[in-house]
Amino acid sequence: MRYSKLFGKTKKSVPSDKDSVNARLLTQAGFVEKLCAGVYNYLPLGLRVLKKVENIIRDEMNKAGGQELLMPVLHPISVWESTGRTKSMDEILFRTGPDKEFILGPSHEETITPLAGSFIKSYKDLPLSLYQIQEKFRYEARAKSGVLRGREFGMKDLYSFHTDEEDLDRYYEIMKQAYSNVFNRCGLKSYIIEASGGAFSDKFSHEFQIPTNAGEDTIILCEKCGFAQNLEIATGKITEDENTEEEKALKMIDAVHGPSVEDTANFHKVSPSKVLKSVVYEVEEVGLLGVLIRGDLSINEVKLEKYLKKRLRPASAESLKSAGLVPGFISPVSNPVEIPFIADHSVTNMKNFVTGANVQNFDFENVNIGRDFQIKDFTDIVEVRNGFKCPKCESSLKEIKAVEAGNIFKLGTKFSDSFNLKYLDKDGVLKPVVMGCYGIGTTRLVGTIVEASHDEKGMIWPKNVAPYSVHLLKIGNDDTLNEACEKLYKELSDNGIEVLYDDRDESAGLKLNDADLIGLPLRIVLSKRTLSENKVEVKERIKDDFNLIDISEILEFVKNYLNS
RNA sequence: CGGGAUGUAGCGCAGUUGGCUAGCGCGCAGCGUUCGGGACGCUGAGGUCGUGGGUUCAAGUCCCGCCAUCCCGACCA
Repeated sequence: MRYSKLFGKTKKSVPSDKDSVNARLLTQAGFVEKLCAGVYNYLPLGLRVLKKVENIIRDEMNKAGGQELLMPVLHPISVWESTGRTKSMDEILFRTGPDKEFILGPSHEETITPLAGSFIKSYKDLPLSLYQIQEKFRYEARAKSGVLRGREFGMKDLYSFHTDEEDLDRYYEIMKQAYSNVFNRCGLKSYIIEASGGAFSDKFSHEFQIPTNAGEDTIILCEKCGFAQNLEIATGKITEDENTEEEKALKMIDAVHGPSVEDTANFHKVSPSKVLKSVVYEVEEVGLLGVLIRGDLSINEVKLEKYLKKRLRPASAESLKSAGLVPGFISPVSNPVEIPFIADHSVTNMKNFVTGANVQNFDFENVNIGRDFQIKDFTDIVEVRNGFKCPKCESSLKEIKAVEAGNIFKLGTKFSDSFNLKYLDKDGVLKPVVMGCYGIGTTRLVGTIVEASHDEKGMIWPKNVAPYSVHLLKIGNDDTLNEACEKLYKELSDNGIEVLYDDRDESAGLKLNDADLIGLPLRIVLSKRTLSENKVEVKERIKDDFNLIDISEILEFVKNYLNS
C-alpha cells in the first residue's frame, strides 16, 4: 500500500477529548475515527488489525471444532421475552412499525438456542460448537476508554452444546486453551481468573484478564507463580507471627470518640490492627448478623454473601437501634440481644484488643476471644490487598489493573430450559442440552493490544496483528532513489510481504515519526545515503538499534524475520 | 442516572469590564527552495462562535433551557 493513497493519515495534533491511550494513538495514527461516544469508524489500517485479530480467533475456534455461522443483529422482542432478559435493554430498539420492535442484539443466546434446537434432535448431533464474529450493541450508561468500552463493538461469541455436564467440562477446558492461544498470538499475556459472577450464581465462569493500566478491573496477581484472582473474591494470607501476649484483665472505660476504627484507635493510642472492627448486616431471611474483622482490614461483602449464601446489606440505623446496638461501640462482648457473630480468620490472632461496650462512649480494652465472648464461626471474608501472601506460593500479591478481554461461562441448562432444547439420548429418554458460551471482544482486543504495547512515540504492533509487516520509507527525493524504492516495494509485495510504502515527498523527520506512531514491526529506510552503498537500513520497532543490509538480501531477511 | 468540567475553522487554542470586518499556530491548496528525527518563504481557501430562547442600542462575551464531549461515581445480562 502506498501511504500517499491511504485513507486515514496521521495527525500532528489529536482532539483533546481523547480519554485513553488507545483512543489517542489509534486516532492520531489514522486507525479509527470516533462517530460519537462509544461508536467508532474503523479506517483501513484499523480494519486490517481487526481482521487479523478476527482471523486468529477464527483459526483457534476452528481448531477447537467450532463452526462459523452468522446470526441476525435484529432480534424480535418476543425471542427475548422467552428468557425475560429484556430489562435494561429498552433503549436498544429498532422499529419497523408502531408494533414491530426489534432489539439490536446485545448477545445471542436467545437466537442460537432455538436455532440449534431446529437441528439437534439426538445425542448423535452432540457435541456441537457454533460461533460467529459480529457487532454487538449494548446499553452503556457511560461509554469510555476508547474502543475498550463501546456501545457498538465487535465480538466473537461461541456456543457449545453437550449431552451432559461432563462433556461440557471437557470442552470448557479446550476453550480455555484456545483462548490462551488467541491472546498469546496477539502478543498478550493473559491470566485466567475465576469470575465473581455475583454472590449466588452457581454458574461457573472464568475471565481472561490482560494487565494494562487502562483496565477497569482489578485483579490480584502473584507475579511469582502466576496465580491470578478477581479482586472481588480473592483470597490471600496475612503473614504474621503467632501472638504470644499474655491475656490481661478486661477493662471497661469511658471513651468519647467518633464511630470509625481510626477514631477508636486514636483514642486508645493503639494501631487499628489492635481494634476489633464490628459490622452488623441485615441478612436476607436471617436477620441481624455481626461480622468481625481486624481493624486495619476490610470486609469483602461479596465473599461474605458467598459464604452465607444469602443477600445482605449493612444494617440500618433503625434496626441497630431497635437491637440495642450503638454505632461506633458495637461489640460481641456484652451483646444485649445476643445477635450471632462470625469473624474473619484475621481475628484469631488478636489478643488484648479494643472493642466497643455496646454503650455510648464506653469501650472495652484487653478483650480476648474465648474468655470474653464466643464466635459462631471463623471464615475468610477479608478484602485482599497489596502485600497479602499468595495462597499457593506465599509470595507477595499485587493489585493490578486489567482488561477483561474474554470470558467463558458454563450455562448449564438455563437456556435449553427456556427454549425447550432437548435431545433424545441412547436410552430413549429426552434430556435437556447442556450449554456453554464463550466470548471475546474483538474490537476491545485491538484496543487492549495498543494499551499493552506502546511507548511514548506510538504503537508497537506485534507481528501477527500488525496492519502491515513492513514500513518502507523513502527518505529524500530524486529519480534514482524513487526508482530503487519502487523496485524494492514491488519485490517485497510480489513476494507476499505486506508493505506500507511511504512514498510521500515529505521531510525525513515527519516520515520517521509517523513510522514510530503507526508502529509496524519492521521499518526499512532507503535513502540516497544507503543507496550509494546498495544497502537499506532495517530497524525493528521494539528495538533501538538498526542494521544496514544489502538490498539484494533484504527479501530473505524480511522473510526470516517474519517467520522467527 | 447523580456530581464536575468543557464546547470559537479539520485539529490545538486566544478573544479583557459586552463594542467596528472574530484572530493565532498546525493542517489543507498553489508556487518555489529544502530532504536522516515533526523544514522554510510567499500566496490562498476554510467560521450557523454547540443549539434554542432571553437581557441589551449592541452578545463569542451576561442569564436560562437543551444537546454533545470528557472526568468521577452508579450500572455493565
